[in-house]
Amino acid sequence: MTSPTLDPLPRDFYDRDVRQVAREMLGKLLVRRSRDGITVGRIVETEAYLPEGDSACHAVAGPNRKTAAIFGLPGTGYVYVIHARHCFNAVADASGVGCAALIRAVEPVRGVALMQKRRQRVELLDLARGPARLCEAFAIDRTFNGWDLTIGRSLFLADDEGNGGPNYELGVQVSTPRIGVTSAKDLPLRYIFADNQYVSGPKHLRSRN
DNA sequence: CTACCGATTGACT
DNA sequence: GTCAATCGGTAGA
Repeated sequence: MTSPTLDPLPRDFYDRDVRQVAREMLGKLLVRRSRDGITVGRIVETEAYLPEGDSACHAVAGPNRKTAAIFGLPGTGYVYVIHARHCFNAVADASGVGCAALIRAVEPVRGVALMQKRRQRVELLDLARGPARLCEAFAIDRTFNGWDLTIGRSLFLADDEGNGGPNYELGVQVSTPRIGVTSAKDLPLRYIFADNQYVSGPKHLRSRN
C-alpha cells in the first residue's frame, strides 16, 4: 500500500475569513518533519481570532516585535508564548489587520513514539490535547514564528487523502466559546469535532449541547 | 538589570 | 471542580 502524499495546503486555503479557515482546518493533517523523524496529527480543535472587534486577538496591539507574524501573508505561522509554553497559529485572510487560527488539539496519527519522547509522557491522550502540548509533541517553537506553511518544509498542513479525501467526516462539527480568553469570551469562535476524545477543554465544552 | 504578563498545564481536593 | 507553578519574551529603568 502506498504512503499517502503529504502536500502542503496552498495559500488560497488560508486567504479567506479566519472563521472559515479555522472551521475547515478541522480534519486536516498537521505535519512536522524534523531530524528526529516525522510526526502527523489530525486537527480536531481550532479557534479563530478576528481582525476586527475581537479584543482577545493579539493583533489589537498593532504590529510590533511580538505580533509581526500575525500581519504576514495568509499561510504564515504565528507562534506565541503563554505561561512559558508555545502555541501555534496559522495566519488567515490577507485583507484584514491581522487574524489567525489557533490549533488547540490534534489526534496523533503518525510518529507517536517521537511525540512520547518529546512530551515525556506515554498516554496517547496527553500527547497533543491542548495548544502547548501539541507544540511540545511536534517540536514547534519560535523558529516557526513567521514560517511559510505553504512550501511544505518542516511544518505545514495537508489534506487527509488517506482517509477518504478532503471531506472525510470525523464527526459533527460544533462551535463554542474560546478556552482561556479573558476578553470577548462569549464569541463562538472555537471549532471542534463533538465528542472527539482528543479535544481539550472542560467536558461540557466537548460535545454538542 | 528587574518587573510583569499570560489564547496553559498538571497536580490536587 | 480548584489553583499555583511555569519561564520565554518584552518593556521599562
